[in-house]
Amino acid sequence: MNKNATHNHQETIRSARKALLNDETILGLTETFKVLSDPTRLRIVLALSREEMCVLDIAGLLGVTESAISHQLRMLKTLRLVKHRKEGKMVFYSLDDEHIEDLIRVATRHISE
Amino acid sequence: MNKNATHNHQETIRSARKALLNDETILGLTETFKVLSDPTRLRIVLALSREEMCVLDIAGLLGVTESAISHQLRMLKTLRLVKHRKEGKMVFYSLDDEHIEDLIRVATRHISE
DNA sequence: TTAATACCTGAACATCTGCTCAATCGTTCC
DNA sequence: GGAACGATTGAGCAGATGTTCAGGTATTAA
Repeated sequence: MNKNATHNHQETIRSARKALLNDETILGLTETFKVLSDPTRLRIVLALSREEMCVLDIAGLLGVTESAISHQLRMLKTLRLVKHRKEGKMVFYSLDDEHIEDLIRVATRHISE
Repeated sequence: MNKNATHNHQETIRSARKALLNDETILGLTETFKVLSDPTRLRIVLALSREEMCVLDIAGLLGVTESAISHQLRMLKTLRLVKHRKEGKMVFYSLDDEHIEDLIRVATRHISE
């Protein structure tokens, strides 16, 4: 018999299955966490939480090349976390998501437990 | 002159610097987000949110090999997200963090905006 | 027009990640 | 003891990731 007196595998699995989410939701969640899992991207989001900034300003602030910043901004833009506004030669980026800051706030509380 | 009538680079950078966090905090945050950015790990955390499970149960539930699960559980254990309890041949894992579920909850709200 | 500025892009690169596979360890049962 | 079972481990591999570099576009200034 593969039935255990103190643990029923089938019943445990059946119960745990209820806590799982559908694949689409899982992928959406992991995508959200992934975008914040890189120091450069997280710093960009934090920097933009106060006011809009142009690419060179962000690069100067974080000590990274314009190119690296531009690549990351494209990803943030694709995922609708930031929006941009053109003004002459400059492109100003700003946050386009109200929930992201909540997420960072909850995570900050978590690591300082 | 490199001063712009509508935008002062130096002042923008100085202001944004205040929104940044120290390197240690940044790394802690990105580490937290990274652990939740993989579908398998996120599913493991969700599965354990109801009750403790042994390795084979988790593997069976998620349709992944024991080995893959064991590798991920080691990472989750190192980061103190789960704890384990040995009972005979089996090792039962359970959540060891109250804040993680909050984080997932906030992120879920975010993607369903 | 030419030069300078601000930004974007694609390819190349090294590194990291998550999984598989095989071997191993610890425990229980015969 | 040996076999079966649950779990762990390390090496190896394919794919993803973040940056650099070289070149490009668009806009402004001279």
